[in-house]
Amino acid sequence: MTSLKRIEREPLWDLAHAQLRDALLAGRFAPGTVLTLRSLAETFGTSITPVRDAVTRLVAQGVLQQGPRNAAIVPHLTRNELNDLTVVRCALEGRAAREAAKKPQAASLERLQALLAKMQSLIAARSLESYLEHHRKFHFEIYAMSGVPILVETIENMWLRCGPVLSFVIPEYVVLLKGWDHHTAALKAIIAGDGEAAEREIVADITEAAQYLSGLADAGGQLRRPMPEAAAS
Amino acid sequence: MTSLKRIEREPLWDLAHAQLRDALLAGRFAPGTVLTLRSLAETFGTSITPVRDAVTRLVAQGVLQQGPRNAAIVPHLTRNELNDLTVVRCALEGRAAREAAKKPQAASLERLQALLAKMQSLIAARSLESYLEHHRKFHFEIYAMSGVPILVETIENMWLRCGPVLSFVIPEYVVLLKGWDHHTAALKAIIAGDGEAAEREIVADITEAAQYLSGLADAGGQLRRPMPEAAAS
DNA sequence: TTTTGTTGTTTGTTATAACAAACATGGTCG
DNA sequence: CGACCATGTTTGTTATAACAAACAACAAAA
Repeated sequence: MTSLKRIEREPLWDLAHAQLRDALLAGRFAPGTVLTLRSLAETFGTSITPVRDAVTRLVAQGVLQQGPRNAAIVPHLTRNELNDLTVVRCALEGRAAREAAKKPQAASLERLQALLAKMQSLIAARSLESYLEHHRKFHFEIYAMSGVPILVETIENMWLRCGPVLSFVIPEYVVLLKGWDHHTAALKAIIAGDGEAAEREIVADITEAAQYLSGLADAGGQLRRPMPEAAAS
Repeated sequence: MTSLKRIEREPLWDLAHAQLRDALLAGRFAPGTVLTLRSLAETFGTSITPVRDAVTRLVAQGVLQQGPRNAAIVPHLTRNELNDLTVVRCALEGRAAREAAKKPQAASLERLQALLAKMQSLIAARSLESYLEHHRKFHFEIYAMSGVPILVETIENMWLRCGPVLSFVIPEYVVLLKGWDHHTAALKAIIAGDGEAAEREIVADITEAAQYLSGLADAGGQLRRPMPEAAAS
């Protein structure tokens, strides 16, 4: 007989939370959308109780804003808020990269090399969605190497707050602006044990991406998804 | 007739959340305590639904840990976790102090001066509880001056995670170790617009407090409240 | 004495119903 | 035509009950 696996039933609110989280990170909800408990419950096929738990959790994490009447809305990100997030991200992720360079681990470095190669091939293939996925893994592989779980957790929170606009980057940005890749340089610095350089490269990477996104803001400061081709009506 | 005030009914889960939050910050829950929904509901005089919301929110913020069977427990803080928190706090609060020094505001500076005076009188009076309250206000007055709400919010989260051990400091520590007060120096640096110095002083303040708390750890690395007088059995 | 099975209790999870506030709708009166 | 009010609908909030998994206590068997 095959070895039996552990039986575990995850709670419904956990599944709902994970689905909402991923949808936010993938940018599947337009900023400003109000998420009503009953409609979400219907799409999930559950009662409103588990979705209420999931939404409460997301609001507590700052991923969803609570609008009037405590309704959960997908946050509009303004240019100012993006700048604020960039300040925090630079402080946290720069520090994580510096710590990672102090204690490099062979297994992680190998994974980073592999991810880097994969990312470059995905850039060539203009496969943006898959690129973003691997890009995320690359960054967090570094942060995990810092060995500071609370730091990683907090950084994850910041990424979730950027979630709705993370998918606003277009393939051309990835190809064009990154003439000299900060990812490659950061990894090289970590291998060399140079914490200062690693921090500098990560900060530069974050800052440049933020500057690109900042350029997408309209007159009111709201960040908007760029039109893929010709302008709409 | 006097001017009537706006009527607003805050949700029960909000009140429960605030009460639990304050109790955690004041150290009124011993680390390791399991908070059961029904017992909390009984003490609050409500059903378990609002309590569940409040606890869910606290767990999502990382203030409460979720133990086996998703029970909410007041986290034990180990020396390692305290060190991790210190790393994050230095990165965030140091940055906030630096930003604050870049844009000092007269009103805030006045409040800081007043808080500093009050703190010194409270030290002389050995009034620890009140001192901690003003100490908290002093720090967050600085961080608010940075003008980066997300930064303040994240710092607040870190303080909440330290909550259960924040009250472990004893009056003697406040009096003894702070021969030259980092708070005074930090405020002076901010007034002078010297961001580097402000960051340095805040980081030193955090680090020294963490070192003191780290000394309270037992052989297992668990932080414990020091006995006020003679040692217990 | 140790182990195993049973039973009762505790506790988080989920569904459901009742409630109140806010919003939208439409009709009436000026 | 426009302002105002009544009404129905939507939606978050709260209480309650039923459920299942985990734990504790105790009894029975090896």
